[in-house]
Amino acid sequence: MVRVRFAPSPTGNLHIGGARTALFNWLYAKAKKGVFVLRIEDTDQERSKKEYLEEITYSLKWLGFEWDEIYYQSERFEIYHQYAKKLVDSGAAYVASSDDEQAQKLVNKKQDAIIFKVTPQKIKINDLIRGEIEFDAETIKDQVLIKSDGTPTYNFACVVDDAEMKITHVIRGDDHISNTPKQILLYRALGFALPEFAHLPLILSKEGGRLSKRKGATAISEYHAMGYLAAALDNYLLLLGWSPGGNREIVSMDEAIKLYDLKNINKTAAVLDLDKLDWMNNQYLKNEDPEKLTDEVIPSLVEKKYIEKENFDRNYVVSLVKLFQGRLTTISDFADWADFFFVQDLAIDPAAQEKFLAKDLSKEFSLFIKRLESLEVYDIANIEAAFREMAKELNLEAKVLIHPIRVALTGKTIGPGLFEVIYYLGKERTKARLGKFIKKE
RNA sequence: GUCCCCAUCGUCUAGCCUGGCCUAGGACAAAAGCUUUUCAAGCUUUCGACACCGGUUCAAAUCCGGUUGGGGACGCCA
Repeated sequence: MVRVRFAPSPTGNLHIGGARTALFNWLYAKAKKGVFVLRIEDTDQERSKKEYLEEITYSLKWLGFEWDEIYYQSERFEIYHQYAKKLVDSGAAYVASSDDEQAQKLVNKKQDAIIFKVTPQKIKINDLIRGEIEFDAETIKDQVLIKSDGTPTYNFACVVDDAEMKITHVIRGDDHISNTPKQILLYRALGFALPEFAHLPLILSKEGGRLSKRKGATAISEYHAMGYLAAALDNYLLLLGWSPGGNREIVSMDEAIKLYDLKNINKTAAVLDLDKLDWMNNQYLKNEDPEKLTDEVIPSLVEKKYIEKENFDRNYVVSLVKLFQGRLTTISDFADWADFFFVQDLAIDPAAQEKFLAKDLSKEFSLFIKRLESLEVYDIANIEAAFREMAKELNLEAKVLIHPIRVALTGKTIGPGLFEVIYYLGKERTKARLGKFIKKE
C-alpha cells in the first residue's frame, strides 16, 4: 500500500511550489490507490500561525486534494522524545553540555539539547527521479535532534514521522535533497526501513532563484480570489515538471491519475510564467458549466452591490454569464465587463465617447428607438433585422452605427455582440441610454 | 568556501533511458493574416532552441569527460 504525505509548515501561506508538491503527492496516491497523509509541521511555536493553517487546508481543499489522514507534529512531541532517548541510550546521540553558551541564553533553561553523532560513512540515495546520488558523511555536521527548548528539529521529526506513519514514498522539493543523507543516517540509527525518495524539480521565479514573497510566491487563496478556476490551476501545476505526452495541454485530474507516473517527471527546474495560466483559465472558463460559473460569479456581484444576495433573477445572470463566458480570462473579469447590465448610472469611458459619440447621432438613435418600439417580438434576431434594415435605408455601413450604440449602451468599446446586449439590456434601458445622446429640439 | 542537483525556442515542454525515423515536434507569449460588429475565441502563417569544447561511433540533442552557466543546501527554521 502506497502512503505519501504532504507536510507543510503553517508559517506561511500555501503557494505554487507547495501546491505542486501536494498535487504530485496526491496524484501518486490516487494513481496507486494509496493513502494521502497531511502532516502539519508546526513545531516552531513562534512562527506557526492558525491563520496560515486555515489558509493551507482551505487551499488544499479548493484545489481538490483531500487528505485521508491528518497529523500535527505539535501533538507528537512525546514520541520524538522517546526516540531521542533511545538514541542517547544506544550512544548514537549525546546531551549537549549545559554550560554551553547557547543554553545559558535561555532564562528558564528547560533541558539540554540532544545531538546526533555523525559517523564517517558513505550514503547513497536512489532517487526515483534523479537516480543515484552519493554523499560523504564527512561533510555533514553532528545533528541536533531535540533543541534546548524541548522541540524536535525538522529532520528528526520528519524521519520519526515518516517511519511511524509508514510513508512509502517521500515526494518533495529538490531543496530537500541535501537533507536526505542526514535523514538516512537517522533511519539507520533508529533501525527504520528507508522509504523511496523522489525529489521534484524546483519552481523558480521569473527573475531567477527561489520563489519568495517578493518573487511570485503568491498564495493559492489569492489565485482563487483573483478568479482562477481550481481545475485550471491544477492543470497548470501539473504541466510544471510533468507532461502527459502526445502534445496534450488540457488534462483533467481524472485523466492525469491514469497517466501519471513518477518516472516521467523531469529533472529541470521550471520558471513560473503565469501567461500560460491565463490562457488555461480562459480555456476552462469557456467549457465550464454556465450554472456553476454563475455560482462562482455571484459573490463578486453581491460585493459590488450589483445584485442582492437573496433577491435576484438567477436565470438572467446565467444568460449574461453565457454571453461573456468565452471571453473571460478570470472569473472576476465578469463583474468588470458586465457591469453595465447592473448599474443604474452608466459610466462611459471618456476616450470611447470622444471617439464614437462626438458626432451628433440624434436622428439615427431616434430612428432606431422607433424601430425597436415597433418590434412585435423583442428578440435577438428581430433586433438585428430591424437594425440592418434601418442601416440599409440610411445607406450606412452597419459598423458606423454599431460602435456608437455599443458605447452609449455599455460605456465600452469592447463587449459581446451588440444585438445580444440590446436584447438582455431590455427595451426600456436601451431606449433610456440611447436617449441621453439624442438632442432635444 | 564546501557539498549536491540541473542544462532543448523568451517561457512550459516532447524527443534522451533503448544513438540513425530530428533540415528537433507541441503549447504559451510575440508578430501577421482570415473571419467579423468591437473584444475574446477560432482558423492560417511567421519568429524562435539541442550552452560550449573534446571524446566514442559509419552516425550524437540522445552515450562519456571537461568547461561554462543556472539552481539548491550547508540553523537549537521548516
